[in-house]
Amino acid sequence: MTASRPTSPASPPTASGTARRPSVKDVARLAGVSVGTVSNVVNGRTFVRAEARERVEAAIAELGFVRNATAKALRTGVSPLVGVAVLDLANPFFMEAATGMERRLNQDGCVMALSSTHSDVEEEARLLHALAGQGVRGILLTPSDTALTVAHEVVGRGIPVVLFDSPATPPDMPSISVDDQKGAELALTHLLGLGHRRIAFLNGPRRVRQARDRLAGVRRAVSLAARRSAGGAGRPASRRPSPNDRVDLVEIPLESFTANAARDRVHQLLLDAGIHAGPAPRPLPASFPTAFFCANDLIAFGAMTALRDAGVRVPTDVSLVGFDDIPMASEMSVPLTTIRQPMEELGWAAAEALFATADGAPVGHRKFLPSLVERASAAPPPDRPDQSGR
Amino acid sequence: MTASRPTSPASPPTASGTARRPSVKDVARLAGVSVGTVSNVVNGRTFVRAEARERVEAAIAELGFVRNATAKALRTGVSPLVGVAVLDLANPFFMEAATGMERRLNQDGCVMALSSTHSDVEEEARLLHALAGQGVRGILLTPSDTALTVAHEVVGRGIPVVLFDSPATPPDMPSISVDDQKGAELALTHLLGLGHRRIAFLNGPRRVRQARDRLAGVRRAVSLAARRSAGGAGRPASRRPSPNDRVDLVEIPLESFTANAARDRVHQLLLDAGIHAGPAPRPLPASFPTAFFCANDLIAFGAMTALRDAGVRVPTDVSLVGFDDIPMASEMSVPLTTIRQPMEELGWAAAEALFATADGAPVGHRKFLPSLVERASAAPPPDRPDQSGR
DNA sequence: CTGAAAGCGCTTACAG
DNA sequence: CTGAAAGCGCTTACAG
Repeated sequence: MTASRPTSPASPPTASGTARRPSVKDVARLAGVSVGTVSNVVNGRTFVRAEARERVEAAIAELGFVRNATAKALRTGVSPLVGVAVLDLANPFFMEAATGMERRLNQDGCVMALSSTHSDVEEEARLLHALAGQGVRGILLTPSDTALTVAHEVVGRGIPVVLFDSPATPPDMPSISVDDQKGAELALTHLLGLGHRRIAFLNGPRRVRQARDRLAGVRRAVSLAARRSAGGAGRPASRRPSPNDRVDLVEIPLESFTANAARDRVHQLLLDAGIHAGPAPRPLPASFPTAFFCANDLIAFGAMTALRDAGVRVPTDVSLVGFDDIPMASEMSVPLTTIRQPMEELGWAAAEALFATADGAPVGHRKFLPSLVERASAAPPPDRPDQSGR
Repeated sequence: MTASRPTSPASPPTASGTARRPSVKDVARLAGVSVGTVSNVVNGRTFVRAEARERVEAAIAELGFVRNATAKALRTGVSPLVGVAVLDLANPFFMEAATGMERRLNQDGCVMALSSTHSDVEEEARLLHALAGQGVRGILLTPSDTALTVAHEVVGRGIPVVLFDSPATPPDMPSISVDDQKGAELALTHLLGLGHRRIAFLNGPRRVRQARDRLAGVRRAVSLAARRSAGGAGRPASRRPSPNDRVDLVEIPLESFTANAARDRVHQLLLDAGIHAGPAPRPLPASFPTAFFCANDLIAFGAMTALRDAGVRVPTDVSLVGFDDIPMASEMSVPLTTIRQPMEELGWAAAEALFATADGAPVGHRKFLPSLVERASAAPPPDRPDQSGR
């Protein structure tokens, strides 16, 4: 009365003609052991007798058995799936980061389910719910929503969420970010060190946090430089203020972090300075900035284009510094000096934080330091005022 | 003797302090119905009595019940997870395509698990095995391996695979590709129509299929044009061969489809033609190509950079046509005329093919037609030979 | 060291 | 129209 190979009335539909995938039961039968032993072998339990293990391994090989991850997930309550929700799949920054996340996730046998929120709060909510319904082991999220409402809800359901590219420090979610202020400070200090004193900051829109933080960094570098020169090695009181010490900084916020916005704006700037398009080099007025710090590489790209359209040489006439170090930065017509965000490392760290939190580590908030990468687009300023008299 | 709320000896570990996620059982109890009825409501079965349905819905709302997708997958044998394996996450082409895939997948309630093979056959194999072990509903694969060995194995296991950006036509896998030959033909026909007769084809390495196909298309357009002019409206036999009809085509294969490779090569070409770097426009020798067709947009970008570095104007002195229409194409210093691959549509179609195949539709191989998008980088050729005598 | 059994959370014929 | 029960493929105390 043993129901060997029972035809279950509730057996799930199988693709017609496709052989059913072998299960532990099949392996157990072939190896002449119980399913528990098969499971123990599959999970590398050391106490299995060598002889039994061998028979099981042979059976596994013969049947081509592969453990059903879904069943394992249901039984153990942990899924290998990790959801990753970024703002935009087409953005190099996120894709570099995703590469890092994937590497770390794979190391722990997890699989990355990458999707995009398109910077939309509604879409973010839908995606978060869908992922939670999937029973993912965790979610790596670049939030569009500063309120983090749905994210908190998900965490409340027991699914860890780590905030990526966000400086938020909620008590229940680790976060990974880079110090935008320090990055901007680095860029400006570099330009100042090169001798630039008339600098324009081509920023993104103020409503985005990165733009605000980078502006703060720019200002900080300028005031730091002023203080340093005021309190220099000589006798501070007697030191006559040199024209070289006064920094002329202007912020120019664009409507978006794009090449087009930057190109149009710089084109206009050039027109205002009396420089019209044309490839022949012509002298820039002394009042024109000798350097542009750009809030990201795309902006730098647009600026470079506009400058070159007008016959302005980079870096001979004007220096340029970007932010991000996307792959294109080194491929621009003049390789871009920029502030590097360690994108892959950031991604790796986010995945790391997920595992750590799941293991009960306290919720941490890591802030990475960006670094300067010097290429060809920034050089000492031209000696414009003296250029005719020399 | 009813074992109400049994403390299973084998209950899975739950995160400490976290409330267990409500299950159908909890909902059933609260609503005073059986779990089967809960399931029927959740699945929108129409035969459920209105009164029962309402009670169930109320209970679902009260408990915040979300169906466990893992259990559903185990029971029904179908997972909502669809694996997507592309060559490179940082490549705009794949990311645009992924956007299309995601949209179509989401429409059927599937979630995309995107990863990269880094164009490596070994990695592809590992990834395919991992995805299969996950019990994915299907896989969208851009193959690095022309043998398709692991892919066939996966299909043999009952997991449908669709080939993306591959013209292969195996009997067991649908494929989606774009007609590279036609695309190249389109580009060349455009250039020819504009009046260009001295054209350089900046190709990628011949070992990649796309490069070979695009070369074939370029050649086809040229021979078609020759035939057409030979057999024109007039008396073919009496027609004197006009210098305008002879097409001077040269293929220049690069080592990679990158901007850097293109820039270096074009820089060298310019040097060979006696043109040295410098922003001042100078006459190009008559032998210099009046147009470059580039095997992808990145190559066009590099070529544009090198040309502009030498003071060569685009399109006044030299025309440029690209291939792909990546987002950057329209942001270049002179917006690029290019051959558009319908990237999102391709991705959508791949997902579509997966569902169709799973529904038993015959394995199809769709080939998309690329299209010309005219922007600013291509114009009629300059009248170089006459330019001094005019 | 190993087998038998329970149970993860669902869905689905089947009986009523 | 609904309930009771089986079973998807695993893992894991428990008994031996």
